[in-house]
Amino acid sequence: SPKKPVKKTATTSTQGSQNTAADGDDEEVSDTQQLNATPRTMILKTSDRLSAKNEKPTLKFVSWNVNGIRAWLKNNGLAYIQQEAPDIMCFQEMKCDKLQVPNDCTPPGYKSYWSSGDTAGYSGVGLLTKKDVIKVTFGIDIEEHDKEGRVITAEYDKFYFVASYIPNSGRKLVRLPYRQEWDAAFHLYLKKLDKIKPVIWCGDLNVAHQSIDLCNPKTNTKTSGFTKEERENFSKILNDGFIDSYRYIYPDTVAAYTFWSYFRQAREKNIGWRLDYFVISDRLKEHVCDVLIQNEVYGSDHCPIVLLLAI
Amino acid sequence: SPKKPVKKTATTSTQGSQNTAADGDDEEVSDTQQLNATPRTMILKTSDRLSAKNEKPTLKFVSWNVNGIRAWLKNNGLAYIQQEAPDIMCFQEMKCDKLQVPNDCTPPGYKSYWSSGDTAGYSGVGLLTKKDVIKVTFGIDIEEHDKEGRVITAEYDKFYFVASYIPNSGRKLVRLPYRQEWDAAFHLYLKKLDKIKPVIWCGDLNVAHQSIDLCNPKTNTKTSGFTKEERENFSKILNDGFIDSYRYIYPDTVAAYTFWSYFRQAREKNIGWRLDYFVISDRLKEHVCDVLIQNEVYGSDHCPIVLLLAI
DNA sequence: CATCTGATG
DNA sequence: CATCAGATG
Repeated sequence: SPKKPVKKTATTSTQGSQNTAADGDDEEVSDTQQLNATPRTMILKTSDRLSAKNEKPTLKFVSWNVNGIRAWLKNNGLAYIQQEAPDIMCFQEMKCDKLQVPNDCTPPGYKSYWSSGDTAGYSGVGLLTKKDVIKVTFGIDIEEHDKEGRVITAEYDKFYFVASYIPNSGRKLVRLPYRQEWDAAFHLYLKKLDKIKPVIWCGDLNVAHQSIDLCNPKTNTKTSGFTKEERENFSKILNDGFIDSYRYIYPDTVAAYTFWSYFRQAREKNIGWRLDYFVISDRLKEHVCDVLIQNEVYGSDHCPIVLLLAI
Repeated sequence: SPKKPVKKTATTSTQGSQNTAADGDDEEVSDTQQLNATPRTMILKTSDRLSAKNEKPTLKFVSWNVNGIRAWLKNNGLAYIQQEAPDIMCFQEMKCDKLQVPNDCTPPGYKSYWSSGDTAGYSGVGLLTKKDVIKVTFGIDIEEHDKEGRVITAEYDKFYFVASYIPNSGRKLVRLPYRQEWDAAFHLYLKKLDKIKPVIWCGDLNVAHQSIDLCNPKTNTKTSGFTKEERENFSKILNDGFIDSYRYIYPDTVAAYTFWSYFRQAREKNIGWRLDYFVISDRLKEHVCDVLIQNEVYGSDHCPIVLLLAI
């Protein structure tokens, strides 16, 4: 009988690959692509806030779960980068082998680093950087946790930048046990870095920390992303030398979400979750100017988040 | 590791199912759907030809490989039926379990019969009939050949109508051996029916009979649909009491194709194949008024074909 | 309701 | 270059 399932030939290595910018042609986008897309011209949230020391931002970071970088590209994602021009940007859920990432995903002026795992079309993270980077590493140096293209660490002069896509616990929490192993290992990884230089950890952390961080906390206590276990593991990190920079700036802001299910027009109704974060070492606190949730930006089921730092 | 292939739970039975018309609401179609679609108003090939006995047609038959009946529905396929209003119509490649065929696929005034096989989303044929049918059967009464939803036979007062989707020999001709078994068995099946009543056999026969029946005969002699074996098996039937009704009317018409690959704008360039036929018992010859290839009708990679009969 | 892969045509 | 299924989120 036809249509037999075929196992994918395992291409190991989450070592990642590096590209430099090629060309930056402004491509036309078809009508179909525009439907789910961010328009070419956008009014983006900006900020005049200064740091605790009254300094203006010197570095702009962006983190965005793009839900398939090839789809994101068709959805006019590049226009966002052109307008926002972050110094350092990271992607989660590329859903694309690192060797198949389109060249257009490395705009002029950036260096790019991509990491993907064994399973084609699953997970995958990327990094764009204008700022000179000292060293880029992939994974957290634990083989069992480095098979899915989830972490890129970039060492800069004054900090480590850790871009991550934390494992989803899955439907019926099938992967919650693994997630807990991950959380413990990742916590240690952050601590290790933090001993050397302050850390900026960001990405889709796949956890809404408190009830304020999702629209329906009561009905989601058994849903991946808001279980007691995931929340507590996150709390442990935040009680161990790190802060949730958004809540540091906006401790009481409600309905601030970065993810909305594609189902039932959840985004229009703002039935969402805050799953994307910039978590930073305590000692970077005084450098934070602002953290933005750009929920006006489309092109994925997550929106981009921005960290503005005076450093 | 995630994403393990899962075997489909086998739903046996190609026995088919029967529906009667429900409602016929005229649904709106979105812009996206219109891109590949037939417009709501169409100018269709019509015909004033009379039969050899100078009679006007009394019955209109349509055969159409719809390449997914759910996609075809979105592509505005119903508008075609509303305008053309065939007495008897058949579909090939429904790519849909018979229990999941949308109700809209049975327009008012028609009875419908659907047959699908073990493999979800593969093959599948359907029949719509306004004319009263005596008996409908599924398959060719050979278990090994009746697992893929390929044949519906409808007995009418004066003839058998056999709607079929003949097995594709596949890339690299992997299924040519099976196809040859099929061809032999199917030949016998037609002969058996023909002894009782004249036969109208139609559908996607997955063979271009002669060089005139495809755009590039020279480069396709090893391609499924134009191998020596498939062509000879078809010839055997046509030398055994049946005629290719289109060639009977139009023996020399070139570039008359019913299928075009989606690749490389083949349809715009008319790089096509004639794979869809009305093959009829010799003794129906004098009843044929016309056979139409409606290559102006979109919504699939095949176009519909029409048989007009005075009977 | 999106993305992706992989099978199929 | 389409369809579909099935995995995943």
